Parts: sequence; C-alpha cells; structure tokens
Amino acid sequence: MKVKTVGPANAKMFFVGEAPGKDEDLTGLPFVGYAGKTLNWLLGQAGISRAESLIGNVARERPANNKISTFFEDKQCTIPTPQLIAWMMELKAELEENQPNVIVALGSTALWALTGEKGLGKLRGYVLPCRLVPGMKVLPTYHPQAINYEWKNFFPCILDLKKAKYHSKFRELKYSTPQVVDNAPISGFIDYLKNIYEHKNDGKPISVDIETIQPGSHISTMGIAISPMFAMSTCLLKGKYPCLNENEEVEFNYWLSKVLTELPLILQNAAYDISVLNLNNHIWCKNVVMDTLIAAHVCWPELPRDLGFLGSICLDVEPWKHLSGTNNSLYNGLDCCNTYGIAEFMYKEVERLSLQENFKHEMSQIPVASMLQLQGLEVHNETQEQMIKDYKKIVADTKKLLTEIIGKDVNFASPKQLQKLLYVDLGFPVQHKRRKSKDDPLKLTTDAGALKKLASILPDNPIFKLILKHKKALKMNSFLDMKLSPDNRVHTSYNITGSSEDALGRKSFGRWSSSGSIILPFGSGNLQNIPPDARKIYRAKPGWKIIQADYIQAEAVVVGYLSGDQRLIKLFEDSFGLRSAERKAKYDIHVITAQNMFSVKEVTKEQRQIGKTIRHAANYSAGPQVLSLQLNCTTSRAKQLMDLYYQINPQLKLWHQSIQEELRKDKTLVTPMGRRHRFLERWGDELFRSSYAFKPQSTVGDLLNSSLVYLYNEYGETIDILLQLHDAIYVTCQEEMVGNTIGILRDSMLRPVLVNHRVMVIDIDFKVGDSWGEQDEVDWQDYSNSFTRQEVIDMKGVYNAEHGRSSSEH
DNA sequence: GATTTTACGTA
DNA sequence: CGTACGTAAAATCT
Repeated sequence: MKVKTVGPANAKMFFVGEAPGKDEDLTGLPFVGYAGKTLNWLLGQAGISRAESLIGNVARERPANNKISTFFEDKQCTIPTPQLIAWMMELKAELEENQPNVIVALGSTALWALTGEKGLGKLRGYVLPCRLVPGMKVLPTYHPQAINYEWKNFFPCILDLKKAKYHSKFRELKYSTPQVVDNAPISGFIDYLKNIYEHKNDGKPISVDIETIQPGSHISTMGIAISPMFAMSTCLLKGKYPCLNENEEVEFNYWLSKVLTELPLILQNAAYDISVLNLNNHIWCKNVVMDTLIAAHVCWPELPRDLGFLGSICLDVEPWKHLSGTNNSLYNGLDCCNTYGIAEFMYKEVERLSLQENFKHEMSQIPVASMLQLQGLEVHNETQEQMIKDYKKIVADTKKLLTEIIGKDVNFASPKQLQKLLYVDLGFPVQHKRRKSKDDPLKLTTDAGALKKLASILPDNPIFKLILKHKKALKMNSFLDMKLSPDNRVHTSYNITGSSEDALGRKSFGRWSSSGSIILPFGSGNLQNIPPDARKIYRAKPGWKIIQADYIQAEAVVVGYLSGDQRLIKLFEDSFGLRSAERKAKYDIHVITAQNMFSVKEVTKEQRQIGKTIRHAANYSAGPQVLSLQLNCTTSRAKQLMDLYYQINPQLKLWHQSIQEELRKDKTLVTPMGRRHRFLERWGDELFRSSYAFKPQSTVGDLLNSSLVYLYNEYGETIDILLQLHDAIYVTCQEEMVGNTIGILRDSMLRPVLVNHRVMVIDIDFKVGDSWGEQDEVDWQDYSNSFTRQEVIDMKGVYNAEHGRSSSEH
C-alpha cells in the first residue's frame, strides 16, 4: 500500500525517513512499526511532539526485500529510478506546501534525496542547505532503525534531535562563519604572532592546531585562532621541503615560542601537539588551559570525541572536515576556530555537570604523559639480540617437527588453516568458542584453550603442545624483534582519555591506554602488554636500578571498602605498613579465604589457589563454568565452591545488588574519585558485569595517575620515571639512591580516599632490580621512615569526591 | 589495493 | 569476569 505523509499542515518540523516497512505497508501510515516505536522514544527523549510534526518517507512504497537499492539504477544509490524521482517530486511538493522551518533527514537515503550529499556519519548533526527545495534547511541524523541495530548511535541522535528542535524555531540557515586567513605568507604570520604577543590577546586564550607529516610528525601547517571567529594559518613544509628560509625560521620560532609559552592555550589532544612542538621546535607549552578532547572525555565518556563530532554537537557551523584534502591551510584554520568554539561550549558543560575536579585531574596528566612519550625506554641490545635468536630457534624447531608429523606446510598463525587441519584433515573433536548467550550461534575456534583441551583429550598426540609452543614463540618474537630509535629506544603514546570504541560506544574507565607513538614510531607500540620474559631487554644503566612501586591488591581493597566487608577492611588496615614477610605470613587474604571456606587452620597450596581464583572470579561475577575452566574441575564442583564462597562473603552479593540499584535511575555510576560513567548496554547481565568492574578499576587508575602527577610535579627534576602500568609506577635511579627514591615514591603514592564512609589507604609494595623483567621484592622499612596508617592520613588529608561535588553545586 | 572485521594474546 | 591495545589474517569494499 502506498504510504502517505502525516501530520498537521504547516508543522515546524518535517521528518523524512527512507521507505515503508511491513507495518507501514499494511497501514499506509509512516513509522508505525518497530522503527516507529524507536522514533517515538527518541522524540520523547529530545522533547519533541510527534503529533505536532510532519512525518513521511522519500520512497512511498515498500521496496522488494526491504532493499532501498531496488529504487536505484546503480549500486551506490545515486541514480534514482523514474518511480523514485516521482516520489521525490511528491516530497518536494509537500515541503513547499507546508514550509517547515527544519527538515530532519532520518538516514542516508533521506540525506541524499534532500541535499544530494553522501556520508551520513560525517554530516549528521550539521545543518545543511536543502537542494530539493532551495532555501530550506536540513538536519540529518540516524534512521531510527539504524539505532535499533547500532545502539551506540542513540545518544548522538538525541543530541541531533534537540538541535533540530532549536532550529525549528526559525527558518533561516545562519552559520557562524569564521574568518580564516589561509596560506598566510610567513611574514604575515610572524606579524600576527607579534601582535598576539603584544596584546596578550586581551587576556583570552588562543587555540592552536598543527598538521604534521609522517614519519616524525614534522609540522607542515600551523594555525592559531584568537577567537572562534578568526584564525590565521600558514604553511611550513611543502612535501619534504621547508617553506621558510633560515632567517625566517629563526624569527618564526622566536615569536612562536614567546606566544606558546606565555599565553593560555586551547588544543584538541594537547598531549600530541605539545610533544611535537617540544621535540621539533623545542617549545614547551606551559599553560594549556583547555584540551577539548579531555573536556569531552570528562563530560561524555561514552561519545566519540573527534573534532568533527564535537563540532556537530557544540557548534552551528558549516561542515569543514572535507577540506582536509583540498585546502589544508583553510582546513587547519577552521580547525583552530572551531576548537575555540568547542572550548567555549565545553567550559560551560564542565561547569554545568559539576565536573571541574575531574577536568583538572585529567588536564594535569598532560605534561607527564607527554614527557614519557618523548623520553621512551632504552633497550639493551645484547639481551635483545640473544632473546630474538632463542625464540626464533623455537619457532623454527617446532615448525620443523610439526611439518614432519603432519606431512605438509601449515601456517599456524592462520586460524582458518588451523581449523581445516585440526577439524577437517585430522578429524579431531571440534572446539567451540564461548558464547555470550545461549542464542548465539556456535563458532569454531582453535585458540589456546581449545588446543589445551585437545591435548588433555588426546594426551598421546604431541602436536597440540607443539602448536602452542610455536604460536607462543611467534608472539614473543613480536615483542622483541622491533625497530628501535637511533639511540636504542622504544616509545609509546600514553592516552589519557583511552581511545577504543565497541558496538555500544566508547568505554573509558579512566585508565591510561598505551599505543604506538606516531611521533617516534619505534618499538612494539603498546608498553602495557609486554610479557614478563620480554621485559628483560629493558635494563638499567650500569650502576643504576629499576624500581617498581605497585599498589598491593589494589582492586580487591577497593572492592572490600565498597562492599563494606568489615573483616576484609580490618585485614587491610591491620596489615598496613608491615614488612612483606609478616604480611604474607599473617594477613594473606587468599589463605584466610581458604581457611574460612574449608574450615581449616593449615591451608594447602591448592586451597590457597582456589581462594585466590574464586575471589577474583566472584568480584567480577564470573559464572561456575568459567571458574571450572580456571580451577580445572567439574562445573558442579565449581558451583559448590562458589556457593560456599558467597555464604562466607555475603557482602559481595549485597554490593552487586546495590550497584544494580544505583544503575536503575539512569545507568550512571560515580566512583569514590568522582568519575562518572553512563553504561549503554541493555539492562541485563552484561551491563551488570561491566558495571561491577567500573568502580574498582577506575578508582585504582585515578589514584595511580594522581600519584604519578604528584611525583612528576614535585620530584620530576630528580626522579626518572620510566613507565605507568595501571597500578604500578616504574622509575630508575642510581644504586645509592634506591632508599631515597623509595621514600619519595611512598610519599607520592600513599593517598587516603574516602570510600563508602571510611578512609581507604592502599599500601605499596616495592621491587628492585637490574631490568624491568628481573626484580626482587624489598622492604621499604629498610630504607625509609615508617608511618602508621593514621599518621599518613593526618599528613595527607583525605580525598573526598562527594564533598568536592556538593560544595561546587551551589 | 585499501579498508574493515575478526581472532588472538597480553597487561 | 572486566577493562585496555596491537598485530596478523581474513573478509569486504572499491
């Protein structure tokens, strides 16, 4: 049935979808099925009345197989069939008749039909001129059905709809259009710098953006905006060749340094730009007041935070990202202006959400993250070469043996080839991947777990263990055999805001991530996943030591306080400040767990291991099946053990329940350090498990980063910081300075925090050695003054996120 | 040939 | 059980 457009004549908003579906086809009305329900919900969230809006589609009849491409001549969906052209004319007539103030394009087909544009992902949220009816404006966003499929898009969509609601109040398409002087001659840019410096930009910050070429991140284009409305951009490199002569370069750097050193700066991803400016221009940007990436992370941890996205949310400007290929300097200048505009928006947003403390906390991490990236980590050549040789031999030997046994050449790094070999050619029992839900389809796997299982089923066949050994050695080699910098270093980029995105949106629990540095592209990239054995290639200089300071049982301590487990809290408080031998003898948490579970005084090694595994599993709400794999026992035995554990630790289940209760309102949790996270998963076990992990992990991460910043700010001149590893800090120092350094680390890392109405102080352990991989535990008491827990609390004060928040709300 | 997705391994 | 990232191979797109 043909579907008509519905809604009151002359409505301010006109929603245009793609094509009718099954329910629309049956009723002749648009958006009445599943997608219609989603639309209603989205409109409700955005405060828009469906009854007051016009709603229709581009195509007026249901396409065969629900495929919109049937209405196009070409695969790319750019040449409409005569039928579709006729429908578009109908839409045009409806728009002209009703004269809405804003047309909301739902999905890429509507976007194309109304504006002629492709690429919804880049254009959503931006107000565009309508091509179908010139003079009208279009705001594209996701199709409701796309939100059903891609849950992460729901929040951006609501923001788009709110923006559309604002635009429905007036008819004109009025951009705030910045003035950009692009490709400025260098003399003009230097005058601009002088001028900014002289007037200090009237006390306001400037925003800076650089474009770089790889490798080496040399600056090709640089721009500075003095407000959201004016920027100048200049070209410094054309290809490989500098645009400046030597004299110009000296003068340019002189004034640039003055401006960047003395004025307050706005940047998007400051850690990158200031590192490049430091490395290549020897300029140290001291006063970064706003990193829009960090502000966006603090305010909206679930959302994308690239400039194009932030522009669509915060600004009313023309899309500009498409200029990057055609006019780099104009693009760069617009980046500057729009970063400035986004910054002004984000200042208010940080304040509106009372997240000033969190913002300051993350901003303070920029200098140390930049320093660590530029400094890198030195590799001991001889050790590296020897280890590469050893592991390469294992790879070759296992491969040779396997080829002899199997009788043909197989690439064991290819899951597909391995599947064929094991399950087809050799006919071994197939192993399936663990499923998230029973409804998910079974999938084959040849992972380590499957190979171990096969090895236990068929103990006489040596190939499983050989394959495992082969793959392990291959993997190890990737951590050893890598390109080093000219001075034998590896570099990593520490990312304060994390960076990964999954089907549900961004996750960010406040821990740093580590990835390959594009400024200094040496090493295996991530330094937070180096296996212990490969750590041996990072050695201290002769006469120096590497010290590791890590929080003891950090996450378990936080869980103890959060769940109000009095016995556990007492254990942690009683054992605070003890030498490790005494702590392990009397206050071993896993031994005590086992003692209680099995009602025994003397605990065997196995019983301690069970206690350890089960605590970890229970803290994160693992099921008996996973536990049975870890403990190598039957599922029923694992179930029995879990029940026993929960019987002895009833607080844990209560705590999990309280987390669920806390989620009920708006799926938002707040950590003891004041960090917020909104969970986007649908209500259910997956959401719960993810949220149980949030508070402990995030608290430990924030605690460690506070310590790291303190250490760098207070002792950066004297302490050589090497690495950040989530709950540990590594430094290097001369042998005779070990004691002193341990004292400083203890001073920096002991940080009392109010958790669940009690003061939590996580204790610290030290290890010292000649390399990152070979370290021995030491007692700090041998080197440093001893303070009781109470003395530490009195000296340091207690961090109270709740207090900070409530006092800033008024 | 380029880009995206999947599988895997480590903290 | 969770979070994180990187790498290689496969799969898909152009």
